[in-house]
Amino acid sequence: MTEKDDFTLQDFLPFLLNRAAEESSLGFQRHYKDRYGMLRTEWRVLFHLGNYGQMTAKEIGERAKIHKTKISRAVAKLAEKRFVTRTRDENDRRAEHLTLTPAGQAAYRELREVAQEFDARLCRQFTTGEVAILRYMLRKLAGLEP
Amino acid sequence: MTEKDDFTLQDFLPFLLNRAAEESSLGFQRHYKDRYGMLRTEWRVLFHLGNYGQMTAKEIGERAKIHKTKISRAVAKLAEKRFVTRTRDENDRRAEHLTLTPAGQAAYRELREVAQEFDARLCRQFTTGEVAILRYMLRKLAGLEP
DNA sequence: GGATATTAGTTGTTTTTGTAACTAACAAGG
DNA sequence: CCTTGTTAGTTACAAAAACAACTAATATCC
Repeated sequence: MTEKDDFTLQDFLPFLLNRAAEESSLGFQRHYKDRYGMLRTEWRVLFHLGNYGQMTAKEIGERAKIHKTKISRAVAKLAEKRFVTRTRDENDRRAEHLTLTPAGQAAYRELREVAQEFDARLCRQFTTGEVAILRYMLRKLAGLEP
Repeated sequence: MTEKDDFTLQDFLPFLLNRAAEESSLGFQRHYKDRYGMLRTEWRVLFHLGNYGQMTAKEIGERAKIHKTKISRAVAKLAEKRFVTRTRDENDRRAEHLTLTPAGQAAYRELREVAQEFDARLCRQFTTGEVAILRYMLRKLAGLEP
């Protein structure tokens, strides 16, 4: 009963997760927003292509759990910015392979650098063990492959 | 160098946090959405009022770090649903005190019950120690008072 | 006391998102 | 083949969020 009564919003995991996510995203946002005029999904797609090389929209969506309409729009924007090129698959002409242009690769490299530094700074306030636990738990909560 | 090269999106804390937040919110959303036709901010405001009693919009915003326009609209909806009543502060007639009506309190109690169960279910997949660490870290990342 | 700045909360407008319906290409069964 | 079903990706429309400008009340300081 007492246990029930001091269950506050601040204890509620979905709330905490949302607040922490929002707070941490905000700091990083300006890097891709101000510098490249990108939206969050755009940067995520860019990051995937930079990291894994050629991919289809579908593959990116599966890996990062992003809805296909968001990806479609992000890819359109990235293509507009000449950061990605699209080539139809010859065997299955519905699918298209996405690749980074040199400009896209340059943006990717810079943003990854910044992201890495940003991530490190976030982690610096905790111990290595804590960070490992956090990542493990978040991956599980997010329903991502380990 | 090798360390740099396998820094993937799945390692990036802001990404992980966002995905985990989205995933966990989704599961809870239908409870307040389907049952009470509420939006996320509405449920958060309801929860604050249920938990702390009378509050002003400003206080809620500060405590939960929600922008005032979102709160304003959420309060309007909640008032429409006859879940909260607003009374002007006599000393400072700009501010208004928000309180739950009996109907609002009933909704609050039910949703808190569900939330608590939901939270417990999320935690069940981890050890008590892990959960404690997670909450501590999230609070810190979210910039909330401990 | 009166001009100026602040504060609580609201409203209007623009961006982003979510959802559903769509096109085009492929697959499978008869 | 040719109907039916599925898949990759796009588009259109509705819901929600972000941002800026606003009103009304109060505080400040000369």
